[in-house]
Amino acid sequence: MPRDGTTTRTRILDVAERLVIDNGFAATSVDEIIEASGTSKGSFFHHFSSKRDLAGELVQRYADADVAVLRRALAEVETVADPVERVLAFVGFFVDQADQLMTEQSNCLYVAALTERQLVSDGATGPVGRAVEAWRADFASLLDAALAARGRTGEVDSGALADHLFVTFEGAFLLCRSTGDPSHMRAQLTSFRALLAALLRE
Amino acid sequence: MPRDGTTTRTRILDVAERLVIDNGFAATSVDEIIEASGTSKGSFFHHFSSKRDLAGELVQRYADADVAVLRRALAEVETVADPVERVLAFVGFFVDQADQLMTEQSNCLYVAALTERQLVSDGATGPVGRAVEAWRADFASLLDAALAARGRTGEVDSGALADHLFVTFEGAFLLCRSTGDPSHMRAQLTSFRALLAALLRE
DNA sequence: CTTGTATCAGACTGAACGGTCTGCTACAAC
DNA sequence: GTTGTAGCAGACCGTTCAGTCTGATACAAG
Repeated sequence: MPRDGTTTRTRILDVAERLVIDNGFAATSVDEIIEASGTSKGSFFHHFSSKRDLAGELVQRYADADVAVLRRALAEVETVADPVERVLAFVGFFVDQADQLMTEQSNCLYVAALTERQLVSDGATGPVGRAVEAWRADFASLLDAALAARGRTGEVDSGALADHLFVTFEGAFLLCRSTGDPSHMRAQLTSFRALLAALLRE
Repeated sequence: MPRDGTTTRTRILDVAERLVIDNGFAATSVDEIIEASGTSKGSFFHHFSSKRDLAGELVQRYADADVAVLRRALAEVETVADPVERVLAFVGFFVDQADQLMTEQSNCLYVAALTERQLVSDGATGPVGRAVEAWRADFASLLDAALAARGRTGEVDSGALADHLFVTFEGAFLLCRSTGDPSHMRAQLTSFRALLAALLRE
């Protein structure tokens, strides 16, 4: 049975995730992943049928972790009574974690997955799309509750506004890369919260 | 002298831009570019010393065009008297062009340039960074004027708020890709304008 | 102890890639 | 007309890559 099976497998996934996030998918060779994870060709292709297969699992795992963060944030703000403040606390949750996030990863795997579409397994944008929809659905209902509490239901497109959190994350990743300054992540999330505060409190 | 020189060169650049935007830089082979532009290896390497060289010129040209759009937008809203309305008209300029933009390109070249860093010529993120700074500088001064007109100078980080337009563009490109729906570009720019309106008019 | 199987190692292969080289073609200068 | 050169064509080359294959190793079951 497993000598070191699951460990090797996850080590490959971890190393590959880091490399793909840093350099892109096509620019990351299997040999590179093997060397960085201290394993071999035989081991790699024992665990993954192809490079595309690895990419698919990578995206799936990343999207799952992403949705898990969403759930954690929702649980965190559940206790905030006022719906408007709950929305702001929800975004604030990510503001607080922004700096740590940027020390852990220099970019989002989604960016590579969406840019190098044909390189990841065919339906690999599927998990991304589903994650986006999960964020939209949950955040939009927070926003709807806040708008309803102020008697302003229907005044704004809560779906688009909810998507704007994803947009802020992805855009901020690219902004950080273009300037080399990871502090932009926190700054952009803070701006978004300030904008939301103005909209919901006006 | 030139038989068809400048035409062939720009045709290669045009075709390469489209392919790189669609599929990424590493996934676009020189052979592919040659075939799609109806030219040959000899011609390609006569005009560009390497694939990286092409990438560098591609990014430079794209960034120049990007800054040109900024200048056009600024000129367009110059006549708007009220500083707050001028800011909203500035963003509105892009809202109006969003749908057309998405028919012309399915993504932003910046995304590929920033993701596949090592593949484009060494300083290729330079032009991107300079373009970002140009947008920030010009848009931030519009924002500062609007804040000053309402006697609220210093209340918000106008630099970060200005960067948020870039963030919205790039994030919306990825959102469109993840859902396959190009209408998100317009929706996100519209949301950003609505948020700015709430902030500046409150 | 033997057998079966999951795991891993690494030499090898065929294809694709970026880039080179030789030479052709059209035009300009004289 | 001759010569020089920018522009272009495409065969060719060395390397790198994803993926295969043969076999070793360790452990579980009987």
